[in-house]
Amino acid sequence: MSLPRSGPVRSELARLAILRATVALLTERGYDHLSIEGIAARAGVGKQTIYRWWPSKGAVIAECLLEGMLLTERLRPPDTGDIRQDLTTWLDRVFALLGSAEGEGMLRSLIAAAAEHAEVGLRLRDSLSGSDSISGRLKRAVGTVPNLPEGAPVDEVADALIGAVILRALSRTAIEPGDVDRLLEAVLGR
Amino acid sequence: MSLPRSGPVRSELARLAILRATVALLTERGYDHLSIEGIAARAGVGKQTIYRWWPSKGAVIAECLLEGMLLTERLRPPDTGDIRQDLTTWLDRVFALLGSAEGEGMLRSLIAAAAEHAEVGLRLRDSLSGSDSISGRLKRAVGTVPNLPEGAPVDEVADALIGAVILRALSRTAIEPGDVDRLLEAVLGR
Amino acid sequence: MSLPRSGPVRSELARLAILRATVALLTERGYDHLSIEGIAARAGVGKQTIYRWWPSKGAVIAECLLEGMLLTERLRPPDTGDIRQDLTTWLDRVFALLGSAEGEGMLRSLIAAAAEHAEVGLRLRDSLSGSDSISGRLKRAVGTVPNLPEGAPVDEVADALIGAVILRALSRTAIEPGDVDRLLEAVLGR
Amino acid sequence: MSLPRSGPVRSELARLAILRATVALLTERGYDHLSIEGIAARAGVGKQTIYRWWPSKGAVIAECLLEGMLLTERLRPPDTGDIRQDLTTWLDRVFALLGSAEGEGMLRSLIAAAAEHAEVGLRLRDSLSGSDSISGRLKRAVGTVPNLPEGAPVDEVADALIGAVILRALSRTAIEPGDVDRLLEAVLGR
DNA sequence: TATTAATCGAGACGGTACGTCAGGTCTTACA
DNA sequence: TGTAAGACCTGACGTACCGTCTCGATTAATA
Repeated sequence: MSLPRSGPVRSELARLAILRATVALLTERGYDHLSIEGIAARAGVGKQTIYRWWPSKGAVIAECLLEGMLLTERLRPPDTGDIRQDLTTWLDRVFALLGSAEGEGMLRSLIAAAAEHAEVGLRLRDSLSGSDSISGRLKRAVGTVPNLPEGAPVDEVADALIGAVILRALSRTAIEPGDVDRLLEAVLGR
Repeated sequence: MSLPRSGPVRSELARLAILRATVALLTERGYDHLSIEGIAARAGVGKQTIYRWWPSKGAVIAECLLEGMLLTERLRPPDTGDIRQDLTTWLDRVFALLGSAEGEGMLRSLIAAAAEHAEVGLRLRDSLSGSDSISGRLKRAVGTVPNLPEGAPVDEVADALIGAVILRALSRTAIEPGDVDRLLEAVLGR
Repeated sequence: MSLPRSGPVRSELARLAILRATVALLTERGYDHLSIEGIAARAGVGKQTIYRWWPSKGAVIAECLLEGMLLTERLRPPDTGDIRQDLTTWLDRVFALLGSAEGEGMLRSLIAAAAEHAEVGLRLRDSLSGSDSISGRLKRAVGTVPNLPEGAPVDEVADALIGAVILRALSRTAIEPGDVDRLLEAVLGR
Repeated sequence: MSLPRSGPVRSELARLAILRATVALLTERGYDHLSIEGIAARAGVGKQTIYRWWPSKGAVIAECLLEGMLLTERLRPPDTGDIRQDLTTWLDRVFALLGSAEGEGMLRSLIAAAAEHAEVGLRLRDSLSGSDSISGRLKRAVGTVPNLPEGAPVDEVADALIGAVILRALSRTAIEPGDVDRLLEAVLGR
């Protein structure tokens, strides 16, 4: 019972070119300088090809996020069994990223995009705090640290950790030695 | 022994009109529909009068924040002595605000503004998590809940709490009964 | 073997609307009150559509001139065979035009435009003094009046006549009876 | 012997500074880039001091003209007794001026100013064609050339000559050898 | 195999807003 | 009171993008 269709089919090349151009421009110039026209030009694509498939630039970014083109594999926490050690490693990586010009811009761009487009917000939280990432890691650590006793609200703890990082990014406060430890102490207990 | 002042002087009327128009438009239409031109028109002011004193619309918002025109007194947590009760009250209020159309828009607008303008980020964190607000309240509660023993990193706990709320706002997840309790459990312990 | 043409095409409607709006505004308000923004608004057109095709408002005016929308057919001198009679008729018409509010404004507007934009200057001289107009008429009169003997520099005589009219327009001197006769005597001889 | 420095009397220093600044800017940047603000800044004067004494920038220019600060002595025709020779010399000088970047700009600036401000128009015609200049010179040549018989309308002949030069300036046509001769032939006869 | 219809690159269109320049008015502090 | 300075509202500048709408060419399924 499908409608009769003819004609060519969505071009995967165009789709990828668009996503890649979006990532590149987001990295280079930030969310507020990101324009559909810019993406189209960089991707060598007509504007209509973007508007045909995405309702807004937020949706394009959300798809980049979904394809893992924005937050890389590196942002998944390791799992050595020692949660404090793992999160230390992970936070060091995250803060190092935030310390770099492009990483900082990228995260803030994503936050700006999330503030404007519901879908980006959802995906962003999923990518960072969701069960594939911090939340999942914390779940496996239940019972090994004071603040994660049996039955602890793991998702909320994950949100709190990620949220603290985001707040930090928004306030542009320089990261100093001991910050990671204190943050982990706040979240996991001593 | 007075400072030598010469030439005409900045118009306080214009300044206030601009800040008020900014607050009004931010509330009504959100950050991404906020335009300098719109502020000027609403305030009955020339655009140049805005550009003369503020470098960007972010700076205008930061000044609104600084003047307490955006986050009201109501967002300061009560202090009855019982931290869990107080934060429950406060979170209920915050989530109620987030549940309303204008409150949600306002917070997300502020986040968007913070993502684009360093100063807004700083002020926002100060207003929400700073020692006048959550952080200060937590400080007085040290020793009364499991996760706030003597010497606990209070500022980081405050960041975690506020951060969780922000993450929640970004993801537009509906607030459900029990969420407040679980979040407090995550932050303060059982 | 045809030229490959692709993409959308210039809108003739928009072009005409712009030229007509320009003529109307130039007539109503004069050159110095003529603005691109005003033309766009009156024509119901985006500003960019003007800037896309013309480099300056002078160029728009030049195109109006070229299309004969500013200096009408009426400004071509008649040809009855009697040059003095024909130019008298023509100068009467021109001075009558200059005497009217809108005619005077129009010519001075054109002069102002010519002073600022080379192309308008060229077209203006062509329209008034060129071989389709005064110069052509004079050419046919060679040998019939004292100052136009065989081999006389007809183009220069035309320039002198038109130039005198322009100087007159610039100085806003009221036209008085006998002025036309004296001017023709100066140019054609007694 | 003391200069009036300030107080309730018009400052001649300020007046001159304004006129000089006007001449300088008109020469450097042309009429359409001439601004009251620019004049005030260059003259080291408050804007109000200009507005207090002149109704428009045209009036300032007219006063410059009146003071002989714009059209120099050099533009008065010589008088050797031979009108054709004298006007050849004079036209050579004028066309040389028009050939130079600044001279051409200056004349066109004056024309633009004349088109917008009646007073400039009057003064301009006076300066160029008036009895102190071309018209006077022609008057003394009556009877020495074919087109200037006894009783010839000298003022109109002067207007025609000056007008031809102005038309030439407006059309930006390059001056070529023989042009001067042809123009003089047109005006004075062979 | 020819027809048909959706896709593509391109880019013109009516708009909104940008950040800047200047206009002309008004106010302040000084001489 | 005249002046230098400069803030104020207004309005126009020329530019960047928005999202919509053709255009002509290309391409795959349908007839």
